[in-house]
Amino acid sequence: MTQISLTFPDGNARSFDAGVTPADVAADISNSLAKKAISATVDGEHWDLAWPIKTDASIAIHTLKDEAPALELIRHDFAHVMARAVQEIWPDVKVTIGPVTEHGWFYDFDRAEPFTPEDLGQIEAKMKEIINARDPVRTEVWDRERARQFYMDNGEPYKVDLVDRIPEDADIRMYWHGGWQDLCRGPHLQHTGQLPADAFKLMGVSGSHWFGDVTKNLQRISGVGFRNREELKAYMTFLEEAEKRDHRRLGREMDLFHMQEEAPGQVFWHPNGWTVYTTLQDYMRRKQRKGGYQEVNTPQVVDRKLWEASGHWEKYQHNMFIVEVDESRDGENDDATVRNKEHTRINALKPMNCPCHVQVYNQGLKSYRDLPLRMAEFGSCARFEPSGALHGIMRVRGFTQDDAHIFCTEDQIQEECARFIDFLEDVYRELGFDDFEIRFATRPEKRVGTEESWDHVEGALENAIKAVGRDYVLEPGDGTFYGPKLDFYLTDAIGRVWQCGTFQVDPNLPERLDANYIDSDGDKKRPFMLHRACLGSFERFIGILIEEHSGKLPFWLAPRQVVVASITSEADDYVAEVVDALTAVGVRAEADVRNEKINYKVREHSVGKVPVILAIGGREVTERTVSLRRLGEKQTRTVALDDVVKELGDEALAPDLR
RNA sequence: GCUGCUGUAGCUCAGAGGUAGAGCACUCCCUUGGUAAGGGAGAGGUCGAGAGUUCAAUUCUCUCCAGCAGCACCA
Repeated sequence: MTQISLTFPDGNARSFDAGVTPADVAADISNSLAKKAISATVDGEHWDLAWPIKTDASIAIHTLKDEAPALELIRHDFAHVMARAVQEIWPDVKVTIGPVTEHGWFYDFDRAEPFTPEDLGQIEAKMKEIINARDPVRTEVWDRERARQFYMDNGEPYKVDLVDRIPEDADIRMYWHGGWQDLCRGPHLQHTGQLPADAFKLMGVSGSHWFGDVTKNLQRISGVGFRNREELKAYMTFLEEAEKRDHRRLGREMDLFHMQEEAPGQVFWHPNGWTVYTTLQDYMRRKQRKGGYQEVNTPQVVDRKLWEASGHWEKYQHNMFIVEVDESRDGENDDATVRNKEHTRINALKPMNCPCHVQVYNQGLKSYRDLPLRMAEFGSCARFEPSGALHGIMRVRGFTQDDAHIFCTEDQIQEECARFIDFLEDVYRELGFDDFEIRFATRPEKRVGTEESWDHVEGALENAIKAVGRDYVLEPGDGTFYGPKLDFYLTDAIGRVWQCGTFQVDPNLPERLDANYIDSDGDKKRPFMLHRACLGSFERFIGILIEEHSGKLPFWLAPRQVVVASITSEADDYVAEVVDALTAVGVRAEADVRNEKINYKVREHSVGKVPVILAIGGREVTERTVSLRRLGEKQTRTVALDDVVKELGDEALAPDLR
């Protein structure tokens, strides 16, 4: 028998017969390890305890203590056990796929009747039965045709499709526990009893589609699963906390904005929310000015001709708000819904700013000396987003981008890209986001332009990201048909990621809209256009900002910064004086001289997320001080009026002005 | 847009085939109280919209609208 050498994490190596399994190795080390073992990592690959090892390798045996592999395995097998439970209860249900997710798993089923909440309870109970049965898991590698035939015979069309989707060189691994079978590459636990029956919960049913095919509706049951009950409990607590941070809830509680049926996907900003919005906008305007951008403003209602010329009409007309105007209308008696076709002009609310910016660029001749030309707009756009896509103020139909387009030469792209990443990093940091993800989307299959040009432009972006020393995720084939892009992602309260910033290279639109410049050699040339947004849209970014801070916005952004609260009515005059002094240095301060106890006022303004409460009673009046209390802190501080005005005045400055 | 669920007072929710309730918030009165809810009284609803079944619909059925979760989409 051939011997192989296995190296353990501590560096020691031992020799075993070739074909030894990690289960054998664990048993060889100790009885208790053999019992506790759940999987192994062999040469960096997550390995089933039952799979043979045939060559020299490094090995680490995992138990439940090893969080990452343990959770991976548990969730994976929960998915299988759930699918089995479903098929045992409803044998006519077709199974599809059931991957592991961030906190659990889901499994998609094809079943004519909808699953109900009561069904979920029944499934959970059945899952516990299966776990208690401690059915051993068995896997076999099968020949592709045999597996295909097997699923044909068993009436599992989705599995047949899956077999066909498995790459040529990959093994087809069949998996059983009890009498139940699935197709799965593994690895797996050794028996169903290794699953913690008290550490999972089915979270709900939703719809899904088979590999993006909208004609095939499936039902997705998702669950969360952990190593033990405590971890599950901690997760449920996290969910409750996250719900309190939801921007839709805080938007109401803090009186920031509302939305209503008559304007789905559009925001009614209240005074508090609009203060946040305009404060952020003022900040961005200063940053952009310093960054070498010129600000412009362009029309909302634009004739379809421009969208046809830009190419957007063809591709996106169904997602545009169309405004038809009968220009022959002349009298007050005309019914606005009746149109004289001949004289009707079809416009679209602008869904994006770029074509308009090219119109501004195209006014007058441009020289190579004008490039790079950075044109910014807080551009209000409208897109008829599918109803199911709307989500609070994060995904809306009316929004304002902090948009800009940089007209430049191909050679300037890298420098402009690096500049932009610096700009964005600086802004995100000042707004409290050190943590964001960059995704680099490269040339798709269907594209325009030469390979040399793609090589050059992709290279420019890649060099620019590398220059700032940040990690990025490569998304091959996800670029637009005309150029590669970088997208910048932030995370909301429950971990959903949202695209905020973006940077796209576009040689196409200048071509379509005939933008050009006179080069140093006197020839007319075509500029590149770089589309970029830093926050993305004010709506989405403010949504993220609210969730990130749980509503406790940094002082300079907080809509209500200071409440000056009287303790007795004798303090009222002095309260007014304090409010005036703070207002004079740019602090948003308000008086609360209502006939209420200080406890009541402190509670109310704390709930309202006001960062600073200044309480004023008889003592403060005589001493000309204030009693300062910060949100989230229990202790108070007595500060002289002049000092508090200075302190809060400084704090009210935006980070770029300090 | 698709699948499923939801829609009752400003908010969170209860309710039943015979035209509505609680807590908080709101208004007024009493209370001038020292850092997260003092006490009392009052006002407030076309039960998302429309149609149907019924003697009778907020309740049952259908259609539409909006919201929620996921999918699909996201220039």
